[in-house]
This record gives sequence, structure tokens and C-alpha cells, in this order.
Amino acid sequence: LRDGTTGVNSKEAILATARRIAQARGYGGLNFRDIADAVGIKAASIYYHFPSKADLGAAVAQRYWQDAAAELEALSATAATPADALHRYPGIFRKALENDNRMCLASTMAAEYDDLPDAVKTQVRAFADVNVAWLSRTLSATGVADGAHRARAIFAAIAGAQLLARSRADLSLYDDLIAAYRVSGLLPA
Amino acid sequence: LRDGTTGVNSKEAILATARRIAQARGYGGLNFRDIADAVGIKAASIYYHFPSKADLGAAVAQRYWQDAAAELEALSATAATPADALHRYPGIFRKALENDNRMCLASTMAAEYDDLPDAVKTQVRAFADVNVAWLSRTLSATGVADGAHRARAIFAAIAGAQLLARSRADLSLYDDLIAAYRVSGLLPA
DNA sequence: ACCTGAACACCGTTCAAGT
DNA sequence: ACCTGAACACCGTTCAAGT
Repeated sequence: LRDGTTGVNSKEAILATARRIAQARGYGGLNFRDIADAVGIKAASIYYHFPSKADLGAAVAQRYWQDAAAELEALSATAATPADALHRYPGIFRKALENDNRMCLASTMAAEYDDLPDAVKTQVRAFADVNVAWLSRTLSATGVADGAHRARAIFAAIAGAQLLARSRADLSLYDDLIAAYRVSGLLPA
Repeated sequence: LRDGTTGVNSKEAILATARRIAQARGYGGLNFRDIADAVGIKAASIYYHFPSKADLGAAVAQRYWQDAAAELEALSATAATPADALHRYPGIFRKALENDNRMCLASTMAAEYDDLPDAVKTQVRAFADVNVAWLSRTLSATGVADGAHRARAIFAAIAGAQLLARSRADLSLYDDLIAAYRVSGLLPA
């Protein structure tokens, strides 16, 4: 306690636990008592850190797209070429499936769109924006024409592949779908 | 009451209401009191027709894929050619968005996969199977090679387009994505 | 055959109270 | 500063009871 980080640690633990649950069960699947149990506090204590479920959801989604943005920057930095970065992009969405058949947070939440508080919707949209912007930039760098439209199409198709593979709990289906996107020409070969 | 259809009417009204809600809010968003209010009965009365929420969810999803199968047959029957049928296929998913920004039931439920009762999962998978089988058949009839893989890719990409367009409540985004799928070669032009 | 009211353990949320 | 127990109206579900 004397290091002064207890509060931050609880807050971070709440965020991490909530993110894990939301990627498996969506916003509606988030529940304060389960989060509190995992963190080791009581449900009422969460309200000290987040004034409502909407605020918690928005904070989780915001952190999610910020982490995604950092991951995409790292991908660009470590890739030999833009084409190499693009080739590795589907691997990011594959990792969620590898991790207990989880899904992109933006997809679990898009499915519940009607029930989402506005603050959560805003952060969910930011995730898509970050991905589409990165894809658009990287596609243009490889000389693909009409990169903006293509970027959205790729993002939507990969989200759909993740959704379908998850509903079968079948990682190899995801790989097959990505391969089919390459064969068809949607993704650069 | 003397026509003996009262029970059937309540049961059908429950199914129709539950389907509408599930396409907007998912399985977790289904709640007995709201359904009962819409139908004009009490929540406890639903249990006379469906022994549990899992059974209701499975019945809704089963009816959903059966209706989809009939719609696809009608599409095949009324299309001038298989290529024409394929061209009109994305319009089926567009209709859900047109209808109060709703989504394919299989997508809202895939997002909640971890929480779904097994009986519901089975019916959700059947919906994807029906669509992929129809696409595969129709693609083969137009001479597309590797129709089975292409069929899954198209289904996943269209589900993803619907998911993304819904999260923006933007029907024109759906049209743009379908157009981009055609330009890229994923969908036959 | 079909429906209901009342009850159960569970949810998000509030609040006064603890340290 | 951070946490808690007890309470609120809400959920799925059960059940005995009504017509």
C-alpha cells in the first residue's frame, strides 16, 4: 500500500478482466460481480473507479483501440515492406481466436449495437477507424489503387471471417477464409 | 377461441417477437417480460410454450434458418440465371439493415458464442450451412472454380460487411463494401 | 389447454458507513 | 483514497393455482 499504486492496480485489473470478458461475451455479458470476484474486491467497489457500466465499457473499448493502434505501429515498424505488413495483418485477428476463441471487441459490441451506451459506440467506431486508416495507408504504400475503399472491404471481410470461425470454434476455418480472400484477389497475394 | 388457434397464435407471436429482438440485441438481449408484454401475456406464460430460454432461442434460430432456406430457393426460382441469383444475394442481408438496422441472427448470436446453449449453437450453424451450400451450388452453376471455398469466403465477407455497416448505422456503407467486393474479385462482377 | 401471481436467486446501482 | 454491506428494481425460472 505504501507504494501508492493500489488504486491504479485495481483499476487496471478491472479493465483487463472486463476486456477479457467482453471479448468473449460482449457488453451485455459483462457483470460487476464476476469482475469483482476476479479482481478480489466487491461489486460496489468498482463504482469507485468507474461511475457506471457505460463508463467502464467505454474505458475498455478505448483502451482496446489504443492498444490496437500501438500494435499496428509495431507491425509497420517490424515489417520488411508494406506488403509484408499487410500479409501479417490477418494474424492480429487470428490471435483473438487462438486465445480461447475470443473475438475482436468491436465485433462482439457491434452485434449489440442497439444496447450500447453512446460513449461505448464512440470507442467501438474508433477501433474500426484506426484499422481502416492503417490498412488504407499501407495499401497505398504498396501501390494498390483505391486504397480507402479496399481498406474498408478488407477490414469487414476479416471481421466476418473471425465471426464465422468463432461460431465453429475452428481456427483452421479462419485460415481457409483468409486464403480464399487472397485467391479471390480481395487480399494482396 | 373457438377456432382452436389461440395457442398457436401465442406461440407464433412469441417466436416472431423474439426473433425481432434477437436480431437487434442478440440472445442475451432476449427477455421474457418484454416478449410477454409485446404478445399480451405474462412472462410465466411463455413457459407453457417453451420450457426454457434455451429452447425458445433454439426455436427462434431454427425457424430463422428454415425461412432463409425458403428465401434462397425463391431467389433461385425467380432469378433469370445463377449469375443473376448471385448478384441479388447481398440484397438479402441488406434487408435486415433496412429493417431498423437489424442484423443476421447468426451474427448477433455468433458474437455471444460462449454464452449460447448447445441447442442454439446447432441452429446457428445450420443457418451458415444453408447459405454456404446455396452459394456453393450457385457458384458452381456459373462455372466458378473452387466454389466451396469461395462460398464460405463470400458468406463470411458479407456477414462482416453487415456487421460493420450496422456499427455505423450506415446502409450506404454496406453498399460500398459489396461494391468493393465486386471490384476486388471476391464477388462475381 | 392456456394462463397467472407470487416467490427464488440473480443483475446494475445507490448510499451510508467503514478504514 | 479505497472499499464494503445492505438495499432497490430488475432478470430467468418455478410452482401452485386459476379458467
